[in-house]
Amino acid sequence: MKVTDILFDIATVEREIGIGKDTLRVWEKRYGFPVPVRNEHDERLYPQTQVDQLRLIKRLLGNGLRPSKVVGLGLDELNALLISSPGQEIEQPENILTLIDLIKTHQSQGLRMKLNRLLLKQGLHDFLSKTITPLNQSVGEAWMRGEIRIFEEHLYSDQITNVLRNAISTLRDPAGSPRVLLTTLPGEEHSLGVIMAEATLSLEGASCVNLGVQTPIQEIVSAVDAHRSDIVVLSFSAVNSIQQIKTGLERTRLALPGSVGLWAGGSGVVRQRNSFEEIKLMGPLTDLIEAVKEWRNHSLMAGTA
Amino acid sequence: MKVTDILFDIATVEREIGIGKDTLRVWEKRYGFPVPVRNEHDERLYPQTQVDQLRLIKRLLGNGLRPSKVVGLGLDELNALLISSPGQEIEQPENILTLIDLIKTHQSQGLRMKLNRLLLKQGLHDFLSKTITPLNQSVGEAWMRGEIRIFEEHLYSDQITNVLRNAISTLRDPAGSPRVLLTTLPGEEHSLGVIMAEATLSLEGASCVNLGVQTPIQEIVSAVDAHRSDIVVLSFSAVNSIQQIKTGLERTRLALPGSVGLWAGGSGVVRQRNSFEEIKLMGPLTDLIEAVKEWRNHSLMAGTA
DNA sequence: TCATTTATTATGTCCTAGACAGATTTGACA
DNA sequence: TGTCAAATCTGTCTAGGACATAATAAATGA
Repeated sequence: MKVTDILFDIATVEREIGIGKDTLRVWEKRYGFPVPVRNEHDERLYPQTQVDQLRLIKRLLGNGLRPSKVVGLGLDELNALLISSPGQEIEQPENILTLIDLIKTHQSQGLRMKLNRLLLKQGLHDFLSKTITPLNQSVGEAWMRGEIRIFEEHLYSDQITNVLRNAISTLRDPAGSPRVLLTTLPGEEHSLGVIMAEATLSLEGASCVNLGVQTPIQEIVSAVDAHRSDIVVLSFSAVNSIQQIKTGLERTRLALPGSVGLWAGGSGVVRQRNSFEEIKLMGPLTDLIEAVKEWRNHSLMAGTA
Repeated sequence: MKVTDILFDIATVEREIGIGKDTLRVWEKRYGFPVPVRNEHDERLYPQTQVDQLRLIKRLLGNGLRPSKVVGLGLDELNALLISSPGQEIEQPENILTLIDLIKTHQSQGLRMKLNRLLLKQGLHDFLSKTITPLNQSVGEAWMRGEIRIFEEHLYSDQITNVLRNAISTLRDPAGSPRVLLTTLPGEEHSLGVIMAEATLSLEGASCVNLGVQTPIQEIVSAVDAHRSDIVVLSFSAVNSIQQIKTGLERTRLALPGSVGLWAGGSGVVRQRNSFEEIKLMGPLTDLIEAVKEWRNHSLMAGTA
């Protein structure tokens, strides 16, 4: 019997794990899991073990598995699935493996040094495409597999942010063009995608304004107006549902003036099947560079016309 | 009749405004507002106007007003309340007013230059206590009054973060003591408090690890273990309810080893009435310095004993 | 008259139970 | 084997009700 058999109320579980209250309740009815104890007032209290299971389940679902297959399983079975599930391991170059190792052993100091060294060696563009992008992917996969914990991911993200912010600050050009506004919609709290885009665009000579994460659509519109932005860039990680991303993009397009371009990138966007009228979906970061060139051509023609 | 009479579903309103679905529904029943239209399947669709009203209501509530007083009012009445509500204006020195003006006119470039200049002029410690802290407060109040928009706050927060990160990076000392781990709990997404604490502690010679925001308690425990941290510092803004902060702190204290110190700071903590066993509540940043000195005395005694 | 305790109201969040849309999978057919 | 329709799965919405806790009003005592 553990002394610290902490109990979590449903709101806390929703916040800590990221599974909605409605979903938690309906799982209980449908799959018979989780089965929280109840307090004197019949409110659900989830024991630590079940919360742990939910954490693993969340990951497996993000991995593509169906709830009916995983929502009742025990910790051991979940762990077994987790290590076996993600398709084939991609062969990573030495560099990436070293970085991953630094993350896993919590050598944040060493991690930053190594990153900075790579940045100077490869140049910003190659650093982003050949180091950061594959590193992100590897970290994401390792996280799925449970090899990297959330706090390690936080730390890693913090280090990259530091390095990139530093680089960007030397590139800043308020008179550059196009004028780009970068952020994420509410619900998307990953800022790495935004910063990587900012770095890429700054390198191309664009004038970037980074609003950070979770900007309500209404505010994006105001900011575009204030900064006379030509383009809005939104970043979506894989966390949000395809549906959420879709309606978010549509709503943003609708709210923005037609003259303002809307570009969307990030791993969440790659999964979108349908394309959108008047919204540019980006795969790799190099798409951004292409898009900027295209925009310049376009604006040049419009200017001379 | 507007062409863009956009309709928002209840989930979007919850995400964009930050008022829960349950609350929205119960307001509708109790106060007769908001009264969304319904789609073919009887689901609530909130018109733009009502969403705007909800945004203002949210602010007024954070300002201390009661729902029964504000939840039915029209846009004009809400706006009138907003400009009149916050208590007395504090006389701010020239410096702060200039900075506020830079924020309001979106001169992010100028803002950063001014901040950097002040940092060098005042030194990090005075910069934090005499510039950033009052600036934060002024921005918060101006936001309450509706004079500063969310995107302007994002931008401002981004600039300060840049300046402070830069300063911290020159201070970093992996061998310093105490070893401090900084972050926020899930639900708290404001990172400024964490960075300010990190700057203060780094200046005092502590070895800081910043996990960013929204780290689940379980992960904090793992991180403490991995980094052999002596102290965990949590930051709370005024956004979260007093109750949430309280249970969050209690739970964290319970999950951490007794030998690890738990310090809490930020404007959310100042409002806490009760104090906690074994949790240090911080008011101004200087409390941190005191706490570090105290910790060092204590650990010195323990070491020689 | 002011401070402290107690009762009352206000308010957010939880509960159950049911319904349905949209995504995914299965099955039939070419 | 590929395509389309039917069946199933699954998240999120609905309604109405209950209750704990915060905030306010009232009552008590110094």
